[in-house]
Amino acid sequence: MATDGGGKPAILRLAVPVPLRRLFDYLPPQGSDSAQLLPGQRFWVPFGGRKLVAVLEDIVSESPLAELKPALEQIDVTPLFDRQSRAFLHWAADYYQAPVGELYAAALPAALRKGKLADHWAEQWLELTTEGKGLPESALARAPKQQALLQLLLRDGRQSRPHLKTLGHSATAIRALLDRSLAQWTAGPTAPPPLSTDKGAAGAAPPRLNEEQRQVLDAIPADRFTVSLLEGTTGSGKTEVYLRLMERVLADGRQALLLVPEIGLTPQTLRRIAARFPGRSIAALHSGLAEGERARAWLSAAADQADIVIGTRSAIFTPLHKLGTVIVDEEHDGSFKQQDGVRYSARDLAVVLGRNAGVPVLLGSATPSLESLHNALNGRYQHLRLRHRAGDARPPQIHIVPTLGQQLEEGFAPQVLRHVGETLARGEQALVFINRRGFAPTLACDDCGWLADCPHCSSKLTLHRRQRQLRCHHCDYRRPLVDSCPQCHSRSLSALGAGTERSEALLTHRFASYPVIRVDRDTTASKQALDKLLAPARAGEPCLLLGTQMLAKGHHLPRVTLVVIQDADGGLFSADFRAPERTGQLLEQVAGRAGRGELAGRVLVQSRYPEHPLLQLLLEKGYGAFARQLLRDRAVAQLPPLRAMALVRAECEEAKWAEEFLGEARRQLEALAPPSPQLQYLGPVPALLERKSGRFRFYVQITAEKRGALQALLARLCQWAEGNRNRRLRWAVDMDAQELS
DNA sequence: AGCACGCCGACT
DNA sequence: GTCGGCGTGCTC
Repeated sequence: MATDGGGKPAILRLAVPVPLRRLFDYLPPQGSDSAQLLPGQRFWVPFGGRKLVAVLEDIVSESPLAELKPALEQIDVTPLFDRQSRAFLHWAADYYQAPVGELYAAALPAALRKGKLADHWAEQWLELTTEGKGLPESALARAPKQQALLQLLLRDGRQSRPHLKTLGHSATAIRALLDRSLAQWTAGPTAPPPLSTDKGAAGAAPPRLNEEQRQVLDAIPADRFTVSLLEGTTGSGKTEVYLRLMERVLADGRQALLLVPEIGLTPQTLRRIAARFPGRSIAALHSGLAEGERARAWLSAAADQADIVIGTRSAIFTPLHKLGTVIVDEEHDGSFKQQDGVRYSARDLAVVLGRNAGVPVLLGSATPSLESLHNALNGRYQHLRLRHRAGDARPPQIHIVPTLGQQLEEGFAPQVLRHVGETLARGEQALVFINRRGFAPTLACDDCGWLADCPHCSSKLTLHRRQRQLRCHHCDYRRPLVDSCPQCHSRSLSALGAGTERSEALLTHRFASYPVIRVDRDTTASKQALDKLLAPARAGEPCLLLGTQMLAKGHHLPRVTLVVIQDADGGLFSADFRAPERTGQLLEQVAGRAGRGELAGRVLVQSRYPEHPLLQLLLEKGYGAFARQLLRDRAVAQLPPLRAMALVRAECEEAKWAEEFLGEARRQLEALAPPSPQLQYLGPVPALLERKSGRFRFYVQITAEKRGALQALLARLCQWAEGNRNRRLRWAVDMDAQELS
């Protein structure tokens, strides 16, 4: 029997992935050795009739419970989480009012969450055998994939499996070298391989820094916690700053963590970064990886085998023992906030992680979030700026095209189409941005006024003409396209509004001699697909790019000289107070696609309200002035980031129950902390999308002057709500909510 | 959350 | 007579 050394049996205190805000005590598994029990290891435990993977939090000598079950099995020998990362997860659990068990679940890649891959995976490095080392770089010429792999191993030495994956080497190529006995897996030490600086391993020559970039880098301390907001216009060289900071951290023997938005992690980006750090191991963590690969990448990072970890939101939880910096690219991007389960913000947690580790945090964006901008303006963050576009690129000229009262062709003003034609005729590229996929936002009957509503959501069905379907973009509902009105059987149905598919139809017809490339979720299932789709555009031939916000981010397309924003008005009149901020960011990001090379760029913005003050401000004075105005508006309205905000959300098939629950929640809140100038309540009010997938959604909004007071209040509310007895009702606390939808 | 246990309607 | 609906109780 395992003991704590003093004769009493050791008791395991485990975090179980259930929505219960407490830990659970177990006896050690039968026949386990107490000296081998370490916090951070995973265990299989019996839990109310099922079997779950739990993480060991603590080993104690007493439990308040008389009868304990033994854990079923110890999964790991080496703990997956060290003390620091456990403390970090606990902090996040407290802050977001979530059970620790759910944070461990959020932190672990799916395979590890399901109890797979114990730490007995011996093969950690791929290295050449003596036979392989004897080959010249020109060997294997008839098998280019194998040759590329051989050359890498000859030049840079042994490689970790995740790094090979990062570079795009296939399992087939690896297998081929193994089969020819040219390479082998070895279980070498976990430290990074020695750098072979002598054999042409020097990376791509780094571009020279300009004065601004140098100043920015000098302002970031090497080894001390600071948060810097890097506000750099599109094309001003933010990425180069990231790379230099990473270089510095690596030279110091530490690891760099780079967080990117969900759609920002393309194979192209990875290869570019890898090319700058030859011999270094880079682990990429993103949804495109197979489960096993993702788990391996995570484990390699946790085992100090990765020098650089690049990943989306959840990569913030990768336990790194030698963290040297955290960089968040496009920090304003909404995908850093988890929208279900544990509703954490990876960007905000990056700051906490940096503080815990005592290392610099760099938040970069051309269009900073109001949260970060506020912190920069009030001095909590260091405000760094890159104002100049690299090279000769000049900022684009922006023009508003009023559309009210104009004769539009499928949503485009005649002069806009003329400009597109002229651009193509000059041999340049044009980009048309439409923030709606599908053919048209909905279908209507001309005779009786019927609209294609989603039966499960308070929204309209989008018309997808090619698939001959009506689809809801909020739930999975799809139905075949009808040719007559289901209500009055009239055959006169109209597609209302503009979508990418519809514009594609017009533009391919109108500019038939040029390729029209449509980029949206319907045409672009994978990152590879996007890369492939954009290949002709990169090659520089005249073409028309058309798409949703997938096109707005990150792609370097130097031959795009005209950007058309089909409708700028969407976010200006929304009930969501963050909508103008998001619209401004999107417009600025899209506009930034124009004129990134030596060619001058032009942006045409269609709007029905050309005199709208926010639009005017954005287009005339730029995002900086626009954002500062929004901050003043938020101050007046007592909204974030000038106040802390949380939502208590509830959803239920019966609207009444959700509303009642929240009414009761509000009474509880007011009893705990009466409303005051420091603490205000709103609601229950219906969410912007009131009904989704058959459930009615409401929330109570709490705004507070002091974050701490809000925290304490929410903790007590959760205690109350956990005793909630209505099974069909789902509730959640959304700290720092980003969406009112 | 999910799985057991428990009490009331249409089936072999 | 049972199979199975989902209400509620509990999970170390």
